[in-house]
Amino acid sequence: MKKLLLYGAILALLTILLQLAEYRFLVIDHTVELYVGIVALVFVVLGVVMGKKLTTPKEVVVEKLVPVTTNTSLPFSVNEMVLDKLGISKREHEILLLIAEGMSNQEIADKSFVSINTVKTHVSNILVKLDVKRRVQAIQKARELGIVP
Amino acid sequence: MKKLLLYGAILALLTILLQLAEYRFLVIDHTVELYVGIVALVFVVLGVVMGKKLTTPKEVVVEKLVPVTTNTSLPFSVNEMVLDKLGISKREHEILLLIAEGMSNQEIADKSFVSINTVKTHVSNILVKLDVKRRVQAIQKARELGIVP
DNA sequence: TTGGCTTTCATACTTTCGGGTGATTTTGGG
DNA sequence: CCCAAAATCACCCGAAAGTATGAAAGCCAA
Repeated sequence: MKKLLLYGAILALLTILLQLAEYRFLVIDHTVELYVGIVALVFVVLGVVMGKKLTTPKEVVVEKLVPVTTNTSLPFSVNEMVLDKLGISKREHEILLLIAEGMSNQEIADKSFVSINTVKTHVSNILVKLDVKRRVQAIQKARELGIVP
Repeated sequence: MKKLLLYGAILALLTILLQLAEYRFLVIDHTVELYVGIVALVFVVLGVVMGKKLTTPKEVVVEKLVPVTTNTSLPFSVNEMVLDKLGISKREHEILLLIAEGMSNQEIADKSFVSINTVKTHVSNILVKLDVKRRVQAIQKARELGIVP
């Protein structure tokens, strides 16, 4: 709010300058129109500056959406029946869970301490056993079957 | 930029009014100081208004976390709020739904009667807007945000 | 021990995805 | 009417994903 005072002071100062300048302008026989025009110009500029400084928020808040997992609906227990009916091994199931986490093959490889080739093999087998073509579909089906959260 | 012209017009108009008013004020024997003061006041106000309207606030982005309550399962109605907060268009949302169905870009293209390139463009934009790297993650996040079933 | 299963890894190849750029057209709102 | 946003499409390139095939090592039960 100091700025408000500052601008008030500037206004006052300008007003004084106006009065001083006034006689000058008048005595050297300038037209009043010109004088008024100059005053108008100066003050419109001042107004712009004041308006900008005093009314422009320094921070524009950009809200960022962050999902809060409220409903972790039910603890989730794996349907073992489905797993061995489909012939999905433990390791494959582990990797299936990681796939469902949205991980890439490389990331899964790193996390599981195996090569990416191994992951690919597992993924391929999973796709076959779930009878789907892509990993996205694998997630869908696995969720329906209750073998991933 | 029409507004610029508008304000120019207003300025011109005020100038004309000034000239008309000038004689009035003078003849009825008001002091020049008062007259000038009024002019200054009017123009400073005008300046403030112009400044406000014409200047775009510089964006200092401060992210604010907004929790999105997700109610998994049950009726599912799209959270429109989230959609336009993220700037996701109708078309993009349609394609997002198809992605969530486990479809490939080619399949989406066929179903939507557009080229695969178009689909790719949309998908890329979706990934950016959802702030994720892969389509699988896009599905995850979209589900959490309540914009896909 | 042998045969079956899982897990691991590799190499090579094809397809799909995703990034980047740029261009054109459509459309909706002021 | 005009403009900005949205939608459309193309091309290139590299990365990721998926297919196919083969093979080695470990485990476990018959």
